[in-house]
Amino acid sequence: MKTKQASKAKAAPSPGKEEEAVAPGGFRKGPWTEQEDMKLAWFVRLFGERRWDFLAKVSGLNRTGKSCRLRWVNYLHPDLKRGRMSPEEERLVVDLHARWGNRWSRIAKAMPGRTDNEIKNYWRTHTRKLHKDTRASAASASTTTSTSMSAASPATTSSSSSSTIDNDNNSHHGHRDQETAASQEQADNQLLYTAGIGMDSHLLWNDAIMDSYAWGAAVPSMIVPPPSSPVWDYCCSDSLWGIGDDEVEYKKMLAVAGAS
DNA sequence: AAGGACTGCAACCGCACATTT
DNA sequence: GAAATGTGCGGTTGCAGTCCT
Repeated sequence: MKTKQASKAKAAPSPGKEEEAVAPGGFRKGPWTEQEDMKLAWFVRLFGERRWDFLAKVSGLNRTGKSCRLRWVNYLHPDLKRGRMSPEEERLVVDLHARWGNRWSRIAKAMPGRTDNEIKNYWRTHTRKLHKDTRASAASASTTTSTSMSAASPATTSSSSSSTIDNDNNSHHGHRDQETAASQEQADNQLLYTAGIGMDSHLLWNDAIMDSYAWGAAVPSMIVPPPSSPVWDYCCSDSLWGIGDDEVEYKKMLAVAGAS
């Protein structure tokens, strides 16, 4: 159908219309700018994907750690695939959802390059479409009978969609039950490795980065993996890793961070 | 051409669990 | 062991782009 790649500009609003939504704590809210993305990417490379509050503070981004983490995980992470899901992926989502319910993070782990948010969004539209279709067909099938039938709630008229949607409730917070952890994890990992990708493969190069240079040292661009997000395209093409004046500023921040 | 409806996605929120102090 | 802090998750919302009338 229609591709929304162009709409990604939402993440980086044009300078003129960039609004300053500020949360009670003084933190910025709303869409991220390209500048913020670059800053965040830089500091994540520096400090790794942890201590998000600290990272948010040190980076000078007027964002919560939570917000930074979300932005990184859902948009900036270099391992992310972008674009529409392939039919295979769509099938996999359906399969895994049938198996695990709304455990989006778990499903995401089985689908390298896709985030829980992405899958969740996909599923939502998927079920919404399904809902609509079944409602439409139910309505057309019952036009000769009563209109009250077609007015019934979709959850009660659609067996397939209701089952999936009911799953939403059944699985509420199910990830916290630690379930049959060991065997399940094993099965999950099997899935991952048959896909040829380890669960935390992205950590490997991240650790490599952290090992390969000390705090405040220049970032060796040769160890930066091929990025997939727009900001990485930008970073590698020119400015971020040869950041010039900004680099001085960042080093200053690092010095402050190191001192504190 | 205009504007309302629809769609897809980024981002926020609240909660619970994990880890650190 | 308790409190504080950090992290991760699922649910939800709001907005921009596209489609349709």
